[in-house]
Amino acid sequence: MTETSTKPKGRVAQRQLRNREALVDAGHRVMSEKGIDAATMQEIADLADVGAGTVYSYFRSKDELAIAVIERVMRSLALRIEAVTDTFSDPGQVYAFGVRTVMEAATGDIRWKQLLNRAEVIADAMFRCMGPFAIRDLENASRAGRFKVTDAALTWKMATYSIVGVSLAVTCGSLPRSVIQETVVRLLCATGIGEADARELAARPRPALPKG
Amino acid sequence: MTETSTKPKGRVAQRQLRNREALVDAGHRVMSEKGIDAATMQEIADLADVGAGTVYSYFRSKDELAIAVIERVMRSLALRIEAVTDTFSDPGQVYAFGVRTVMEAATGDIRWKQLLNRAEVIADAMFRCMGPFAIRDLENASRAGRFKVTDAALTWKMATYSIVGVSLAVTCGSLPRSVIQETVVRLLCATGIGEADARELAARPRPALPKG
DNA sequence: TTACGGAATCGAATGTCAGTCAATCATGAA
DNA sequence: TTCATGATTGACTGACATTCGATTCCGTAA
Repeated sequence: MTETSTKPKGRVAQRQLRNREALVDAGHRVMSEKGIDAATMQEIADLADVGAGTVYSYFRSKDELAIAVIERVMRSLALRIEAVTDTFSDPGQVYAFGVRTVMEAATGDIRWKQLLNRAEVIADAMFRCMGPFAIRDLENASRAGRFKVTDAALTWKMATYSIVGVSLAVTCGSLPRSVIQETVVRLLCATGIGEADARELAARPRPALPKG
Repeated sequence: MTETSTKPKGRVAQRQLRNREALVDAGHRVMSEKGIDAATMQEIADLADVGAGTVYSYFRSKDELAIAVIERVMRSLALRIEAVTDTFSDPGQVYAFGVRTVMEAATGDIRWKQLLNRAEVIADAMFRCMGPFAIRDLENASRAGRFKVTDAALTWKMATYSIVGVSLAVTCGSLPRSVIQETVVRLLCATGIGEADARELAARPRPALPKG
């Protein structure tokens, strides 16, 4: 600590930012490695280089930390999706792309696998973090006459749980990854678009996601 | 123990049946009272009038006991539904009635409320226990040209998670009970029937369920 | 009826954690 | 430099799920 440079903001505030960041980071690493339940607060605190008790001045409970971890994953994915879809013209396609991409991420990235138990936690985080986009898309597409949705929030809530359930089954190996296609079709059907249109929409080629 | 009457079957086998039954019973009572996590094996064992260690000669873990409890609830509900719907002629209506009834039960009976956390457990039990009926109905309705389902198991899996998610939100008070109607409509849309037909099907009057 | 081997049961003991708290330490204002 | 504030620490507590050696109970055979 001989050559600490004076920072524009207070030292405490800086450290708190670092600590919260480090904790979410460590939580993410440990929880996606061994699962939320098997992760211990001790290991997370150690990895974040923080006392075991300190965690509780940032997060009220282990569950709250888990939620923070998951929300970060969701928010980051939502932004990456948004970056691609804001060039789309068909609002229905925006929703289709979003849904599809979330499923690919959830089933493709090993780090999601362990998070996927605790379905309510994941689904709720997905609802909150991606909801603003998804609900907006559902409403846009409905206004455009493409979808027939009366309660976009409800439709999105149902979609999140379905996505989590199917993803869980896929990562467990009880369903093949190929069901993703049909899952998207079903989610589109649920928007009130016809089955044929849903199938067409789900089959469209889609651009790659920017890396994250 | 002076006047034990000799039973037709071995004493041990009889007691084992009683014990398993008593444990699932006690588990049901305690878990639906305070929630699966807050229920302690000690309390359940006490209520079943059995040593704490004995539980583990019937169920490998607390989770396995919880699953047994939930499966019993599901199976019983499935049978009660089946008793009503086998008089229906429209196969689509059978599915609609089933879905609707499960939601009413899940959101209406206080004893479900606490079970509803652990969404994966509930949804999986629902998938297994009611799946044989639901999948059959989906396939019947598809064969009749009413629904357009290619993978009935997948459609049912998605439905179970949606049902659990919405029910959870309703029992938490974050959604009004009135969303049940629209949820049924969406689940019917997901079968590939059109939106208008879905709405009509969901709006039909339905007979009462036999008590359980 | 009595004796015996093994299965079923018991419940105290174990180990693991999440979460607490009294003692320290660092920060920044005066 | 001094000191009050509040952030941090890590040993500790309490709660449980699960285990395991001791004990009881059954069914059988003499």
